[in-house]
Amino acid sequence: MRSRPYHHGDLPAELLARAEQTLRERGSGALSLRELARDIGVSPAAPSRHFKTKQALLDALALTGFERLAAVISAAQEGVGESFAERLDAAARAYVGFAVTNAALLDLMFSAKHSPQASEALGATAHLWSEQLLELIRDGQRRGEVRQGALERVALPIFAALHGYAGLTVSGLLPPEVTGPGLDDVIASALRGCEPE
Amino acid sequence: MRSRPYHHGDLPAELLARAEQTLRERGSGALSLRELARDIGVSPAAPSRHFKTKQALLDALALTGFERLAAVISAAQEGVGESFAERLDAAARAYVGFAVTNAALLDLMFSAKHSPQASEALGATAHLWSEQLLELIRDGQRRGEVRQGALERVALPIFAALHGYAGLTVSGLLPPEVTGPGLDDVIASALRGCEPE
DNA sequence: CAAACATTGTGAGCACCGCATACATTGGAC
DNA sequence: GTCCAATGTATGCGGTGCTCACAATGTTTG
Repeated sequence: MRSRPYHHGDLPAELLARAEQTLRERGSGALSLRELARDIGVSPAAPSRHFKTKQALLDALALTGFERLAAVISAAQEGVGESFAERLDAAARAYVGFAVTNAALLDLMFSAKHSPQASEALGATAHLWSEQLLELIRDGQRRGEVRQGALERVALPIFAALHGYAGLTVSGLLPPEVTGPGLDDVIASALRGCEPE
Repeated sequence: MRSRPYHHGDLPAELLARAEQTLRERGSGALSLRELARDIGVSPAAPSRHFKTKQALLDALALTGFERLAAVISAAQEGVGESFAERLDAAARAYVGFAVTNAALLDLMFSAKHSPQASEALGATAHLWSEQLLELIRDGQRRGEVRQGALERVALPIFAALHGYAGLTVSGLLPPEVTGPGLDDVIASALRGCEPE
């Protein structure tokens, strides 16, 4: 009467999946390893085989977040015009869309509480993602639609504007009548900010 | 041999003070009501007299954060030039400075996990602060140094850029060589973004 | 093919946490 | 001076992350 096989099959994957679900539904604070184990039907200590600590689970979650974010932005570049303005617009909407539908996850991704070594892996994956936007801007420079100058220095203000808008929106602190056209204004402003002189 | 008076004198104040200290030193995750009570030398249930729940303490902390932020920005406007560029520059540096030296607190302030009613009070105080920046921009419009248009719509991109830069810096995800001149670039870009057309 | 080993899950236990409840002490209002 | 509201105490409940010794299962190897 083996109700369940002794070995689960792919515990780490299911842990991540369930964790992401409760993350989305009840926020990062409500995430408990024990509850996770209970839901999956495994002993309380089982998760620790795959994620030594709770923070490790969160780090892994953040990492998948960066991967998904990269995928989302990449997909948004398909079949969009060639001009810098159009491409940036598409990327920006993809980024903010991801941020809003994955608020708690984004919080995790950009939280400062990662373990030092996890930060390394995270840095690498985050880099992989930011490279997309950097390339986008580099292309804009090539086309003469973006001001010259060190790439990162041109890029940072754009990153900051998008990231900040996402953060403000998710925090719920800014009045609703602003969030609507807000993104358009932010994108327009960022565009003006990096126009060739 | 009254080692300690039965009543503390001003428990809520000391709770907030100590909480803010451990918040700064060890992050918001490491904040425990019991530990706080232990440090202060009071029973574990005592804090609940003043902050019914842990979240209430955090909310109160966030509220003081907004007050201090307003004070910092206000102070930064003293004795600075009249031009919009100068005033914005001063406010921006004050804001980012506060954000960097109070990373965990800022996280709390803009976290989405406030209780609904606390959000109201927070919204009010946050408004009190944002009003400063709005006024600054309104003044810029009056002087003809900022583009016309609905105030909030002009302001949002600037808010977003600053908030985003602060968030990125604190998260530690962007390479160090960028954070240095980064703020200058962000401010310059925001300025260009709101120049009159 | 069987024995040795590594991987993965179990069970029990520790110290801690937030929170609730019943009770003690205090200071001020009347 | 007595009552009462405010404040702090004592105790306990259920939950948590983490650790460690042990059991069941795959996998490699002799």
